[in-house]
Parts: sequence; structure tokens; C-alpha cells
Amino acid sequence: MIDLVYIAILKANRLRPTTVRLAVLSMISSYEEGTHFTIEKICDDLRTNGVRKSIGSVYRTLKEFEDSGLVIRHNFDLIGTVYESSASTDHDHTVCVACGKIMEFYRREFDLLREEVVFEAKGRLIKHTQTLYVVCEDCL
Amino acid sequence: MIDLVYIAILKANRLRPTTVRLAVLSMISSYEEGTHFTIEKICDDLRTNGVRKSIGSVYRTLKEFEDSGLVIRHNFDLIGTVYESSASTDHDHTVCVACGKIMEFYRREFDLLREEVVFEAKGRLIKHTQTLYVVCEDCL
DNA sequence: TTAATAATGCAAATCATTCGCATTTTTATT
DNA sequence: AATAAAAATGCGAATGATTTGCATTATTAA
Repeated sequence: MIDLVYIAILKANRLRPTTVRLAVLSMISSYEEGTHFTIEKICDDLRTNGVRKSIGSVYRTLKEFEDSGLVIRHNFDLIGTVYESSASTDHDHTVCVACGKIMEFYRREFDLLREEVVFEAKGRLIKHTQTLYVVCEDCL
Repeated sequence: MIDLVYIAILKANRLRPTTVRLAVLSMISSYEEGTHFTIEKICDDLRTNGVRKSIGSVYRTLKEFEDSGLVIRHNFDLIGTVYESSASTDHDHTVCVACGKIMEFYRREFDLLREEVVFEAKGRLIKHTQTLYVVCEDCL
């Protein structure tokens, strides 16, 4: 079965390979790298493929995936809650306030500055969010 | 009346100086610079002062204040929605994931980097958010 | 002062998300 | 493989934050 990989991933994260988890994991794995998706989109896409799963279970599953680090949850102004697969590195986002398009960027300088800020405050950095709300090239 | 200043501020923002708006504006003005407050806190503090305003109206009022730029709304992980008076400059925040304390920081380098990112993407920067989730000095 | 315009309180509605629980699936043990 | 124990699922109800409709009241403009 093709699912063997997904089963392995779930087990590696101490999650039983159940139908809901496998369906969600393979669906979000099918999305192009860097895609930002909602719970609704996952459910719709599953339904389109003839797989009907309750939205409550998908919510539960995405919370588990988030806890396991398989996905990252974002809460953007104007956009609301979206997820992305966490394969990618520690980038930040731009959100176009006109068309809602979400893009990613990464600059190591930001990381260094953030480390400085936290070092000076004598704290420990756990995670960060940075979002630039823009009017994108296409909407200008 | 002491309210004259608040009346002027409201009028300058094309908002009629009504009892709810004046009560909310003077309450949030009484908070120490840099304080982060919730809708509930405003209502509680008003009630403590014998001023009873419906929470629905306070919601409406804070949205108006946000649109006018009088306050800034933040939505932090773990913390939820908080506001701050917008007198202050364009700082970012650290949030302690252990105690919930919110602090501010500012580094001009961040602004410059952000401008670079947006310039390279040929967009226009509208606003940004950056939050560092940390364990603060007191909680380490 | 009065008509028109906007604001308020209240409760009902909404929206996203979570939860309780009976049923089903998965796993661990014989 | 059979079975008991543990966990996951679906469903609908519950939640919590926020918004809205509307009748009433306050504010403004003429």
C-alpha cells in the first residue's frame, strides 16, 4: 500500500494510523509545498474524493498534527486560521490585504535580530510570528 | 469639563462624542502607556467606576477606535485578542508562554529589513505584526 | 424646536471551535 | 485468531467570542 509511508509518519509521532489521520495526512501531503490550507478545504477535498470525515475529527486531527509539529497553524488578520505542512523552514509571511494571497519569505538577518532581542531581555525564544500585510505586485 | 479633550479627539475622528465613546476613551486613556487590555477589562473597569455600558456597544466602539487608529488590536496565541492605545510607535511584542506577560520591543533594523523584503516583492507595505513567544526572565 | 441621523441596549444570531458520549476501530494480550 | 482494554470517531449539543437586528434614546443640523 502507498499508505505505508503515512503510517510510518504517524507512528513516529505516537499517533495510531487511523482512517481519519491517514486521510488528512495524505491529503495535506498532496498539496504543493508552501500551500496554506484551511480545515474546510481539507474536508471539501476529502469529500470530493469520496472520503467523508466529520469536521470535528478533522479539527481534532489537525490539533494533534500541530502538537506533533507536522503542521503549523497561522492566524492571519482578514484571513483567519490556516495551516501549512511544516516540512519547510522557519519562514515568515506576507499577506496581500487586497487579494488575500499568502506568500513566504526568509531572511536570516531577522533570526539574528530576534535572538539579540531575546538575549537582551534574558529570556528564551520559543517561537515567533511575523507577517507583513501588503498590497502585492498584482494588486498595485 | 475634563472631557473636552476626549470630545475633541472623537470629533477629530468624525465620531460623535457619546457617553459610550467618552467612557471608553477616558478609561483606556487612564491606562499606563503600553498597557494591553481586553474588552472585558474595559467593561469591568467601567462597572467598577459605576458606569454600566453594554458589552456589545464596547465591541462596536473598539472597532471604531481601531478603524480610526486610536487603538491597535492584537491577536496573540494563547492570549487572544488584546488592544493597546496607539500613541506609541511601531513596536513589536514578546509574549511569555509561561506567565502570559506581554512586553514591547523596537529595533529600527527590523523596519529596514521589512522594507527591503517588500521592495523586492514589488509590493507596498501596509502594516506588519511580529511577536516573539518566549519564556521570560522571571519564568526561567 | 423639530426632523433627521446616529448610537445604544438587549437579546438573538453567527461563526469557529470544542466537548460529551455512545459506537466503532485499533492495539495488546492470551 | 479471539478477546479485553484503550483509543478514535461521528454526531449533535455546548461554548465563547463577536456581530447583528431592531425598538428606544440621544445627538446633530436646520
